[in-house]
Amino acid sequence: MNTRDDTRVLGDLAPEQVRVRFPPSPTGNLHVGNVRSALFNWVFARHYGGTFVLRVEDTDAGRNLPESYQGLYDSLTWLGLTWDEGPGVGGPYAPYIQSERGEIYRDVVARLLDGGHAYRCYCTREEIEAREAARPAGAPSGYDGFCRNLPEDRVAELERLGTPSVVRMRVPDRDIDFDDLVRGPVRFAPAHVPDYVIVRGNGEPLYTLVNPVDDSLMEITHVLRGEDLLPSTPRQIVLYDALAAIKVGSGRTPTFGHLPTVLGEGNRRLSKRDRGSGLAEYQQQGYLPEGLLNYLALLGWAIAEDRDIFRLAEMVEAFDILRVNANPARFDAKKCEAVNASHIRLLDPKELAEQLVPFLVRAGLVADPPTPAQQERLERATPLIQERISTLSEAVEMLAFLFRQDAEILVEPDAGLTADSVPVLEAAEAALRDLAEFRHTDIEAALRRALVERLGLKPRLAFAPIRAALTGRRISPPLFESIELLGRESTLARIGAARGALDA
RNA sequence: GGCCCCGUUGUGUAGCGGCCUAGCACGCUGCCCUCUCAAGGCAGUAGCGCGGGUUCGAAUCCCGUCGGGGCUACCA
Repeated sequence: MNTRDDTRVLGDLAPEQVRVRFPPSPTGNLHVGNVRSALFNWVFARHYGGTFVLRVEDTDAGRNLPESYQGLYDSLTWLGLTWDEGPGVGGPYAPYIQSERGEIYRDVVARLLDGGHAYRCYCTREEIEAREAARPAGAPSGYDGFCRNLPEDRVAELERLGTPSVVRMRVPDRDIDFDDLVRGPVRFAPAHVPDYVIVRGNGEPLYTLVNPVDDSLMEITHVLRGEDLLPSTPRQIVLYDALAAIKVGSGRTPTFGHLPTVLGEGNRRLSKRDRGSGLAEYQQQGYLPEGLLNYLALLGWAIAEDRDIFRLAEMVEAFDILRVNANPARFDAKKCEAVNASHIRLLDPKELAEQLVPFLVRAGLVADPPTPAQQERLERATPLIQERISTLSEAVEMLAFLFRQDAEILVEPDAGLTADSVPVLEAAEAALRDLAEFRHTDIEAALRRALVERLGLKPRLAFAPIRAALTGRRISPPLFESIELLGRESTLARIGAARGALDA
């Protein structure tokens, strides 16, 4: 049973016929704005049980970075946004890398030219600019259609002279409108849709051609992409129509949905130069894929009015493209971090411990792989820091004291160790030396007795010096549990060392 | 300049004509808890850009205006 909304989104398609794609260019580190697009497409496909296609758009050879192809695949894999068709997995419409599809494009262009849907343009940039400058102020901008109806003998002559040319689409003189899934009805007047270039002077196809051609050939049903592509939609619709006329591809125009722009701090579009714009940074800082994705989903979509932490599976279940907001959203690093922190707390401690290993290895704190002793200590320590970190990398300095040699503990100057601490450390040493059971409950009881009751110290003053001696820092995981984990030998050694340093 | 999109607290959103003395989250402030830091609990802060309509009634519909953003490549 289709509701009206289903019909608006799916038309006459069965849900499982939904096919969407994510078409990145291999020009470097994936941008969080792109990740958001990938996420919405992936979730959309999964929600309907459709197909998510990965297609690499690398027709501008000059901008491609060879190493970023693999980076793209690795990033998406890390995020868990797996693709059903595309590089590595193949599929019925292979190849999925545009630089390998040149033959296909050449054929389509020839047929477009034959059918009169496109034409060769011999204007130089200078000529186009000069004519544009000569137009009255307020007139529509863009190519003026100069070569649109060149007489045949003129074309023949230009060709004989070897005049360089590009290929342009012949944009028909009619309004172009469509129903945008995010924005509703959108209309463009033809005067503002110029005849645009689809093949470069050197014969290489452009994005303007290959993107719609491949969407048609690959039977893409829905195009969900950034709002910045909204103005190019009418020209693409023209191309879809032409493709249908020359019987190339699916013959249908996809349904569009233009997602709001992700802005950086202030009001600027988040650009590659902005800090916090690249996916790699989030990986390095120890964001969880689900945490990052959850935050990105919040930029334009809400799962419920009183909840904003959810798992990917819940998003898949609840996602509705019609409920995506059209307004541009600012990327808020603090909120992103807070959402990630919530996801860290959602993790099973054992799983968290596992995720921490690479960070500890990189910091040189544990062996790769960790020794059984290190592994055990890590697993016991993880619950102590789980609600104290927002990103995985923060665990490194919190846990460092557990993996360093006693002699390596350097007490930070502001950790709170002063000459007054000596009696406190002595009393602590005495209390712990002969403790029968070295467990945190007993440790706490013994220390409270020795320091709070006998020395009459306020708890916070009593324990600060011990914390400093053991961890070197003013801030640490809970003290008594930490002491238990450290063990009696290390604890006494570190307290002794701190006392010695103060005496000296 | 032209075209297009957008406009609810600092930020992201809920709200689709009466349930709104505008809800939630992040942030910020204070308090409680407390061995530090967190987490948690409680309280506070701050918003419908503006002006006209339509209506018994508008954050919600319409128009205008102002503001922001995007596009305007032989980049994608």
